[in-house]
Amino acid sequence: MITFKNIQYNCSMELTLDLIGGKWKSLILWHLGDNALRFSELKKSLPKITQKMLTQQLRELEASGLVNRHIYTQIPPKVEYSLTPDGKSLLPVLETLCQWGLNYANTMEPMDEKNVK
Amino acid sequence: MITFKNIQYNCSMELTLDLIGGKWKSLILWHLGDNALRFSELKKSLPKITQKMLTQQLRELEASGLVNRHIYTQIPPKVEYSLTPDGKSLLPVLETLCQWGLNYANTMEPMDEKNVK
DNA sequence: CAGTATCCACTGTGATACTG
DNA sequence: CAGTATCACAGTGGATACTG
Repeated sequence: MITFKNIQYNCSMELTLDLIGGKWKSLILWHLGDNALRFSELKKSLPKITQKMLTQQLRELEASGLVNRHIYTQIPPKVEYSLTPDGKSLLPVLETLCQWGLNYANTMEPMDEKNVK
Repeated sequence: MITFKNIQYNCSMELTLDLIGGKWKSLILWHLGDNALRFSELKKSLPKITQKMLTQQLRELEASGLVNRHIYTQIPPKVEYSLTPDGKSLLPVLETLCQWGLNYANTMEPMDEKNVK
């Protein structure tokens, strides 16, 4: 049993899922990777997310200390998002996860050479 | 771009999330670990899941080939769930993920010795 | 450009009751 | 014991309009 921010978790997996679970968070972290991206660039790399969801998820990741938000005070506005050290520490795991999925898909439904990018 | 089961994914992370994303799947896989568990045992280890959700998620994991369902034909019924080799191949990644969450929580909110289990 | 606000529709999740 | 069926609700998603 673990307590974090006054929430009780039965195992650390639950805690982890609260941080990076859900439909978008890990995807956002993954796409940020080592670069800083503007809101619009991030939006473009996640074609199916809505503006509302992207904003909301970024705020939550920021609150968890996994993402930095850097505002350039200019007109038109420019905001860049990047991973904090804590966020970056997650990249290797996400990489492995990604690789696992790719492997899995290939085992189940081997792709022709020509379809592989 | 990846195509799997006629669904198009922009990156393999999306594919992975379709397989093990959502509120319960990775938690179920994690709790199964190396053992075979009966439905009721699994339910007990995931106190907050409803029977409906557990059944539903297990069916989906089974369809993905990550979980085996073994039925003992007897009365009262006994059904055991276990990880397939593909499912087991995910365990090391889940372990790392778990560890990451634990580490994160400890950095943010160091626990007293006495509270650590 | 990078948001916020509002309204509405849809789906996932949950509570409860029932069954072979 | 291991489910299925039904109903209700919250979170998510989409469209649109507006703003510093």
